[in-house]
Amino acid sequence: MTFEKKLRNMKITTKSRYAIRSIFALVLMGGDKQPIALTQIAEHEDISRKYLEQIFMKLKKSKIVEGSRGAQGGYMLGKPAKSISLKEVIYAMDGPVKIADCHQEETCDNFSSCGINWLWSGLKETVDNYLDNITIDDLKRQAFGGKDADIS
Amino acid sequence: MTFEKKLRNMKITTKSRYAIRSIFALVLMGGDKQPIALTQIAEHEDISRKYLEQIFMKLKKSKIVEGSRGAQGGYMLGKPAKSISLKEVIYAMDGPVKIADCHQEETCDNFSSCGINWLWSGLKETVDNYLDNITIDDLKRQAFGGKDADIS
DNA sequence: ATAATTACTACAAGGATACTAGGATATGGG
DNA sequence: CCCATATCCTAGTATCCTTGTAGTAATTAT
Ligand code: FES
Ligand code: FES
Repeated sequence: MTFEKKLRNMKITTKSRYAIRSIFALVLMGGDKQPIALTQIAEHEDISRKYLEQIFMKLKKSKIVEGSRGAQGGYMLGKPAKSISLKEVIYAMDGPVKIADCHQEETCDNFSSCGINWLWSGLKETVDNYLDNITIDDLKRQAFGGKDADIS
Repeated sequence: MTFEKKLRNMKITTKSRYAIRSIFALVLMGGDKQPIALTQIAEHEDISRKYLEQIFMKLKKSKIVEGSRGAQGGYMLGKPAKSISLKEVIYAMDGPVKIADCHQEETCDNFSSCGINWLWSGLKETVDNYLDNITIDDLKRQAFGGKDADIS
């Protein structure tokens, strides 16, 4: 009955979740057309602005967003929402999903004698597949009840 | 190129992996029929015996194994290998797979206004499904090239 | 008895996460 | 040209979880 302990098993990092939420918010605010300031997103999503800065710096490095400095500046999408997958965002934040250190020959010396590494490879593939097949655009569509919300 | 950083994103804990490897080893050593001492498993799998003790205490609490004390004692399976799923073992070690703190109404105050929690629920379901459909018996069969290794 | 082996509890080192802080740099509007 | 507004960049830090280690008690086959 007591699972209040904050487990870290199989968890997506807060950074990754913040990133996804923030990009989602960015898009809803029109960030696919014009730059939006981080302060707005931070307030809307109730996330520390300073922390968001770091997150968006990483997103920028991965070309997921573009930053424009100075007054009236902010961030906007660096590519169409349709071509930004969750996997890509998570990769930008924390690198590839790991699952276990030891399903690759290089990182585990027990690899050859271990009969169960296929297990972790399989799980990783399952997770990667899930994350690869959902895009920011999907989030948007889901939010609007499946209807295409593009008002051009 | 540099992903040597030990990320914890989406990772299965070492404890869970040890548990699965150890049960697997236990079965291969005949632990479905007679008790096997932890020292043997610890040596075979190169895992700290003291750490294994704690792991098997948890497994015992979940009825996955039974312990018999004293000389010639050890641990043996508490139920058929066919009915021990990976999910169950992981649950015994670290509780339920979490993925994110915030896909339940109770644990996130942003829940109602958050449009993407279905994401984490979906991922959790995917992972749970994977882990629920693999049993210790499956590991055994895989190790023996798909053949049924039961020699009754 | 005694050696073997589990049962139980406490504690410690290390590392990653989730931030906070402070400044440098650039830019549009007045 | 100023200045408010923003991004850009680098350090530092508290906290928590993981991954063990250690010691001791209880139990049992021989
Ligand atoms: S590959 Fe590392 S223990 Fe299985
Ligand atoms: S449910 Fe917690 S932020 Fe989405």
